[in-house]
Amino acid sequence: MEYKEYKGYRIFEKENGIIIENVKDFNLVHTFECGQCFRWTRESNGSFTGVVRDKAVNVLLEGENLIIENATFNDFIDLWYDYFDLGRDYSEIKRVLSRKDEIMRKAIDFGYGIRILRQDFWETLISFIISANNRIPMIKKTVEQMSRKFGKEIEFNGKTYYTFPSVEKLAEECIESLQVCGGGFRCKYISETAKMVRNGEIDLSLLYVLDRNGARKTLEKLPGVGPKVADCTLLYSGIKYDVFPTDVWVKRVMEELYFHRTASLTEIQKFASDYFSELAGFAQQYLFYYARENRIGTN
DNA sequence: CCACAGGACGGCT
DNA sequence: AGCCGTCCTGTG
Repeated sequence: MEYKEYKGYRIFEKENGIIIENVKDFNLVHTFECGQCFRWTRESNGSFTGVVRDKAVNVLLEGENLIIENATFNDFIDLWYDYFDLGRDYSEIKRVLSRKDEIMRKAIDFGYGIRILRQDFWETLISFIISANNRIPMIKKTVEQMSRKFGKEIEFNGKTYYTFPSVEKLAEECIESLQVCGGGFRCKYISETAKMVRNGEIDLSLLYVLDRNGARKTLEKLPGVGPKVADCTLLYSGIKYDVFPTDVWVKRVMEELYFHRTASLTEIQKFASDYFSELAGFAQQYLFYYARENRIGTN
């Protein structure tokens, strides 16, 4: 059968989709339900449907074959290769982290198929501003409603989907108009952040130049962006991998399993930086998924 | 009806 | 610098 190649992957083009062979270290549930993204929904056959940039797609994993419906070989090069972080050797990351301790071994054993998605910066930023003091089902709902109201309509498999709204669109909307999406007190942050980004009041190119702490401080200039939101945005849009986003679950798992006592956020940050160093972001992801799914530290 | 779950922010020390 | 009350919404 005819196939094309890109960076070591064989890609088969089929009717309205592509198949990528030999995708290792990947599990759709682990990846889509580990708290890093909000726009993928699980279908009854185990596949996931979601909107990325201006495309709605369905993704299915059959063994090591990744099947993307509504994608072409060019889309793979432009988007999907980076989005699914397919250039990274997660086996090696897991090997290194597993050598650290028994806790990491357990967490990795539990979430072995997590890949950190390289998501759109703007969507990630706004999604995690919405995530502040909020729960995942509510975050999903708000992001969905904002897309429906302010995004562009797109079609896939006879259904209508909506792209995530642009900077300009969110900047021109009044707070009252944003409020109907269920963002609550976060809507004024969304509005002000959108205006600051639109007006170029923040130099986003700095994020790629500065180190972790510098990038974090830069993002924290935006309203609604504190340490946790900044770290999540940097990690899930693939800008920095040595951050360690510390929410209540990560705090709980660190206190319960590493510190065996209460620990401050700064203390946890320092530990993660020293102990996991450049792999902190990956360690955090395995720990978060392990802690939340198993409700570690809640009793 | 109330208690609770979630981070950022601003005022206080 | 660290502590704490407040912000909004849905669920048990």
